[in-house]
Amino acid sequence: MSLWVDVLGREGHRITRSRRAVMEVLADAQAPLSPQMICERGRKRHPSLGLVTVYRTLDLFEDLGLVMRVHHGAGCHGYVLSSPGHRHVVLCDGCGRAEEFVGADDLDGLIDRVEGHTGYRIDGHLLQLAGLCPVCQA
Amino acid sequence: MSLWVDVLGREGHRITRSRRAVMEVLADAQAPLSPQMICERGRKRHPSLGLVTVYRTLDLFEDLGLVMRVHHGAGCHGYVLSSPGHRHVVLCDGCGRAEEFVGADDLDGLIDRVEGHTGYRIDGHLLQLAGLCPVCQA
DNA sequence: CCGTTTATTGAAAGACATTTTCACTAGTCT
DNA sequence: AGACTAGTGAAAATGTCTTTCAATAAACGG
Ligand SMILES: [Mn+2]
Ligand SMILES: [Mn+2]
Ligand SMILES: [Zn+2]
Ligand SMILES: [Zn+2]
Repeated sequence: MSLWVDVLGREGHRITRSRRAVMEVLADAQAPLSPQMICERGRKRHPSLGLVTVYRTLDLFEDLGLVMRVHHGAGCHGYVLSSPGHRHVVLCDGCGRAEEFVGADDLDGLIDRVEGHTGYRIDGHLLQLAGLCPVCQA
Repeated sequence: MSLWVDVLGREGHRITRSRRAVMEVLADAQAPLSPQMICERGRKRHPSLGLVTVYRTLDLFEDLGLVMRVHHGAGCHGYVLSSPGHRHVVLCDGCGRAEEFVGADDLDGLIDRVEGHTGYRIDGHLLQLAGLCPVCQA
């Protein structure tokens, strides 16, 4: 079974057609999708899927760390699938593709410095990279 | 004269009461403000200020690098003043205060690594830190 | 399997947020 | 001061997200 099924089960949430549709749409997508777009695509799999349910599902999945919100220069967030835990994403300026990157986020040096300068105690961050994917560089 | 007046002049934009009001509101604020909030506060200085104009002004100022959009976990962006050029912000989880931090953003190591792993050519990033400001730590 | 229980769903309406239009206003430059 | 035009703001249109509530369908025990 896929991971999200386990996670939902473990937390006492039901595995429904709607949730499955949303998950499958996100799994097939390479770029961040708006709730609207997720709903449209999801209806190909589960025609009665409602936009309200998409919003609720995304909220739940975000809480469970199954999905992450991606911020865009202008109109703001779409959603991409994310492995649970703390991840970051690179976005392609050309085609919109989104890709997770693992690897240490070695922000520790920077964070220490900012704590020193500002007196803040830093406990979280939002980091996204942007550029051109290998395909769009050609 | 303040910096923004020069920047607008240089680009052939007019210095208007509305723009002045928006700028002064942002200069007085310590936390990111929504367009709504900017409009309300701006009307104390220029009573006929319209919300539409606040939106237009923020778009223009953002293009000119005079203002930056701040992303928030949930409901998304407010605006803060920014010195022109590339800056970053720390947000206080307690009181909402926003503070720019200068100092090298030493993401170069991280960026090199991600370019190696993914094949992307990285040319931009979105980085915001969050935590508790000195006041809210007490 | 077949009911029972209850989390989940989706349509409709409501609340907000943002954009478009267009006649009017007020900066800027003679 | 007057002309020119970028900029403004009210109203309406459009979008986005939330709330409500009766109906549905997962999950579970018999
Ligand atoms: Mn990180
Ligand atoms: Mn930077
Ligand atoms: Zn690309
Ligand atoms: Zn604080």
